[in-house]
Amino acid sequence: MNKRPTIRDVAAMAGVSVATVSRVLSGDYPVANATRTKVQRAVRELDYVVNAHARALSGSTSNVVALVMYDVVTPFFAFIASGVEYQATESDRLCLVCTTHGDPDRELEIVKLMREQHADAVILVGGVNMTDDYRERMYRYAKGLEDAGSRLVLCGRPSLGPDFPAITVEYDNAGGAYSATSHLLSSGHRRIAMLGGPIGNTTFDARLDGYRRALEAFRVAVDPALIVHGDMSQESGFRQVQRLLSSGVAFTAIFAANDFVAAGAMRALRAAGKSVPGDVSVIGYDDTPFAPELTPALTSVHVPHEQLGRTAVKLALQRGEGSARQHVMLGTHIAMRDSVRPLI
Amino acid sequence: MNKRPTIRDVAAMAGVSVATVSRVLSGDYPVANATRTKVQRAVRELDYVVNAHARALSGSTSNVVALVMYDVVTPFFAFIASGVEYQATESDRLCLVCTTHGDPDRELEIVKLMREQHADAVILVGGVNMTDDYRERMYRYAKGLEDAGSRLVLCGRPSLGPDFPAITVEYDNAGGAYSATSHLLSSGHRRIAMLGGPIGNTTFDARLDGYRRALEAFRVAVDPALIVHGDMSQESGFRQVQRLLSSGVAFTAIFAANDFVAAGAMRALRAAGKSVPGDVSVIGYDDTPFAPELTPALTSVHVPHEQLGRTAVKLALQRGEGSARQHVMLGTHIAMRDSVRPLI
DNA sequence: ACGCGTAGGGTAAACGCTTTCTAGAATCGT
DNA sequence: ACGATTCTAGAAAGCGTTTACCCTACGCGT
Repeated sequence: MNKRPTIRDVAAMAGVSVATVSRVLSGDYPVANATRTKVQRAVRELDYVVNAHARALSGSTSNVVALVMYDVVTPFFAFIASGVEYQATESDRLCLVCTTHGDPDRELEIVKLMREQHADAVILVGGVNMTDDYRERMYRYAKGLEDAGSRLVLCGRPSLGPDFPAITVEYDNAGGAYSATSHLLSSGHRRIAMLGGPIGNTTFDARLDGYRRALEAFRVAVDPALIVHGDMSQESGFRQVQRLLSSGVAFTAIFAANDFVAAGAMRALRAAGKSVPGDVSVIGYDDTPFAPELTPALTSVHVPHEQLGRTAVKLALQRGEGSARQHVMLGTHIAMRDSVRPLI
Repeated sequence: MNKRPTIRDVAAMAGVSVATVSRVLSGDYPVANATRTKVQRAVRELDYVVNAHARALSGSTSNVVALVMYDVVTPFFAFIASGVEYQATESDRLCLVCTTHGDPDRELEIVKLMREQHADAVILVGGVNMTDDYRERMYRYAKGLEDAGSRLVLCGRPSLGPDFPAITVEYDNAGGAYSATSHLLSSGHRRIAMLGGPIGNTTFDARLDGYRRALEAFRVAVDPALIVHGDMSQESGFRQVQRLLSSGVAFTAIFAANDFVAAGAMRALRAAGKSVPGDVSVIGYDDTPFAPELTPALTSVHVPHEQLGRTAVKLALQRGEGSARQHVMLGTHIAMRDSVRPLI
């Protein structure tokens, strides 16, 4: 196992100074052709690669963007990660991925690690519990990261105000829920159950809010008995529908917090002998890849996950006046499939 | 925006030398309690965090593991990534994620970047086309990474031999296919269609191989008309089954290259008026989270994805004699659900 | 012929940390 | 009470780059 060659070795072999090697490598300084060739030959000969840490130490940019999310396997996050990774690569950046599994302490630790790493951008993804504690924490993050020269990006969660030193990239979460509910309403449904997510989470609160607003727009009373809460799993959807069914509340449609919950709900309906969409229409959220494979194919609200990720990186990397606190909102739309049927 | 403080600032504020600050921070050297307290106060006061690049440059370990895979959203990869991330965190490492989308040039570039980064481990995930070119490339990777002090890990792909300087973490791919096919055979099926993946890919070749071996073990002739190839998408499964159906070959069961293909296959069967498992039994591979949500719930071969990822990191990080070229093989098993029915 | 702008390239000072070497102070054994 | 240890902490030498600064040589206008 040879020791890895340094720039001095290259310089020695090429018979030039280290400065010249550095200049050939970065290509931003005039170098005679003959010299360039000699250096390049030496680089190839020694199989030399620069030491990224030395470069970062000297140059002060690390070419790394960090992605901080709940987990890595939920399609919602995976697709945002995909967009981030894509754009990062396009911008010649490496992509650090960290997961919190909802633990604020872990998040704090990660942000600290990212300050240590001099990450160009730190992208925090997904809904949160919008408490005072959260705001404070974010403020500390923003300050710490700003001093480290990093950009803080809030992705798929609400902005903290135009003065807050962070970029926000949202999608029209409530709007999507509004459309979904409206779709059911204009199909004649009036008794629409809402299978909500955890209470307090900005993502699911917004979806619930869109649901409410749509009902109000159609002058349909919001029946609290039709609104239930759980987590975001299939199991939760399954159990929520079971409970709904056994409680005896009447409903002809379901709006689920996401596609997993919707899948569980459809399973519960099937188990109870109800047909979808014959007896009950179902609509999900996130337009997960498996939505078209369910039976019936699930109508769902499409979220531009990848574009969220790409936009986050793009905005974070563009320097210039005011670029540190922008706010963009991407649109959502319904992917119509077979799980909704007009009522008569 | 304050400039970020350095260790000298901390030392100055605490009235000690930088060496002392460094020692307090790493905690591996005796420091008087009073001194430690002073330093810690200064650290908190200044909100100081170390510069990871300076540390890596000096200490020569970067605390980063790199994950190189086809993409980030396919459940197969996402779950392996999850395992890697989990174990990396547990081992106090950061996790760099890169995708190749099958482009060898990109892969080469990534490996170079990882050499630059001094990554502790570089984990290459997923099946490949086992050509001479591939072997050569891997050999170059291994050498370059070894010189950089990195470990090369092949995860979910075959070993390159006991002398090859890389760690291999596989799962029993052919074995899983063997079990799946045997399961169908012992349920009485004899005409079993194989919906294969791309030809030449180690992952799908192995699954095909397991299929063949099981048939042979049951003394059932392998009918080439029953073996078709496509990519790994739902669409591919859909089209392959359509073609099979219109070609008129008889079959009572399908073994699909993975769950996506299986889902597409079931959709095609349904579209053709065939019932699953009434007319045709179907079995998938990978035991994706949506498998239980399909109708009928899909029987599938379970792969310990997360454990693959965790093991990869664990082995790569353990130092010591011979630790650079180990080979482990994890088991697979069938997750039985409702898409297989005994043939009378 | 002379001063000057510029291409080409070398020297050395950062960048922020870890770690070896060294040395004074405190403690201990006898 | 005195040399021998043991603590504790500072000085300084790297780690591998980039880059500011400096110098030489050459072409050119006048």
